[in-house]
Amino acid sequence: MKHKKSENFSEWYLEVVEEAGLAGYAPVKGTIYLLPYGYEIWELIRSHLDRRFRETGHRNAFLPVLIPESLLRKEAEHFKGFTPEVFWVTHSGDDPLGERLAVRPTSETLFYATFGASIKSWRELPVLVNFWNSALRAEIKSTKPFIRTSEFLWQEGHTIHATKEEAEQEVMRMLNVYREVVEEKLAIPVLAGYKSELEKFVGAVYTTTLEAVMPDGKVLQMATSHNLGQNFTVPFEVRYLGPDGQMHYAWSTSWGLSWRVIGAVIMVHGDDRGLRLPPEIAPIQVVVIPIHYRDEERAAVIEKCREVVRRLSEAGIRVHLDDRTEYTPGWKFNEWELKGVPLRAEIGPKEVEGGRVTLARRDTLTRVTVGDGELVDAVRSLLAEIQRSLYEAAKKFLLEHITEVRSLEEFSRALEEKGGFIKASYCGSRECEAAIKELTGATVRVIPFEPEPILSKCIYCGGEARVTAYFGRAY
RNA sequence: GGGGCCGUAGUCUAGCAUGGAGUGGACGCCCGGCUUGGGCCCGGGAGGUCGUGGGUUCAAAUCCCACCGGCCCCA
Repeated sequence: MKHKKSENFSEWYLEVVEEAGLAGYAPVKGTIYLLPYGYEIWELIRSHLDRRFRETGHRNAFLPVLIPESLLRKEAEHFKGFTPEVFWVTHSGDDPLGERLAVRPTSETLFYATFGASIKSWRELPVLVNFWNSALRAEIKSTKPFIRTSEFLWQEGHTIHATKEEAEQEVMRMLNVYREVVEEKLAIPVLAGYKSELEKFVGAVYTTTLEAVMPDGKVLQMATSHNLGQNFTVPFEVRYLGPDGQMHYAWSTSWGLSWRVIGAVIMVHGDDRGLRLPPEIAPIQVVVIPIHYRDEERAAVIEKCREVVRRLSEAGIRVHLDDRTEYTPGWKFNEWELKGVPLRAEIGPKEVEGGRVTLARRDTLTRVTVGDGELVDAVRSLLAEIQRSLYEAAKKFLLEHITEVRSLEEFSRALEEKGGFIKASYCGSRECEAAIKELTGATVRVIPFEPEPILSKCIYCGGEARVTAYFGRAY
């Protein structure tokens, strides 16, 4: 690693992405390709989410990537919001198309035109579906791998319900699923709440969000869950015949989480040696490094390494033996630390003779020695401890980066000096929110679900404050 | 939205001001040897549309224009 996290955060981030073997730039502006190691992290995140999606009654399905313009136009606000960043397909071969086709920026419209269109009866509700796919939104300026790319991997959940109440419960249920995965698996603590009118999803009645603070003081949206009310079901005529014999418009939600969270993991947990992966999403949880000076030691060392791999593997731990002979152990230590592997097992003549294994923690860079008999238990508890300590450190950082202010001056100073979340009260108007953004670059990130006490008059207009919100400069 | 910087071997970089033969360094890669408990060492070797296109010129990596791509700062 050439760059230090504390000195040049942006360069450091790009270096980790590249050197840890996660991703690289693809030829088209703002697009990246994922290497297997990076993709495996995504697959682990995906499996954690999939399990919870299934537990909450959702099933995975597929939608195509092309959306006719007329369909995208059906919900006016939605179209207006997305059209500046839509990629359009205008030709098939050399022939111009009669109607241009949008490369999906999100799939709401297609979903209602397909899954929604067939609904006849209240007995078919709710429809609970999730799509793992990629979406495209043209990013003209300031792209960053994972954090902001023109094409990104994500999942988008779409649901249709008979009643408003059911839809509202769904929105919260899925936000909680995200919260569980982000905090417990990615080890990133978040603030949860509503988006402001200005920041909500275009076409939503309201948006709920999870927001995290990054080490450079910027804040990052981790996942969102939207209550779409009847904003889509009315223009798309998603109606059902109820038990009362009447036709009713249905209610709907959508929710999504993208590979941007991988960017957050890199930023939040990484250090000057590279990546530090929470064990729950580490493709390799334990890497085994054989060490031997003389040829006659080699066989016994390798044999013990294989035995360790076998035992850990049988215990369900993701383990890898690095038996490459072209690199020295020291070289390998650096390599796997860069790649963020949580635990390293060092096995040499000393370990063979003493009937033990040396384990090195990636998070604290400390070593412990455990007897062969306690290996599996020790690895299990160390992995759990690493998972916990990464979360605790991030939690501490989050709490230290929430600043309560009572005036615009304090607001600007806190933002400048510390960054993170600035907790402030304002009148709740779009005008003041936009003015604060214009003046400071900070936007409303979260309005807590449980309203918090009003701290002052509106920090911008001085009028009666109605909302206490968490502001921040966002990625 | 506004401004700035950059693109030379797989990677980083010197060369560009003041045009003159792809001229140099580091890492990586390949071969041989020596090594292995924190990025070992020695010897040899391969690797180039100088981002793309156009212009100026006897001559362009170098000057000019456009485009593509990357980075940073401000709002």
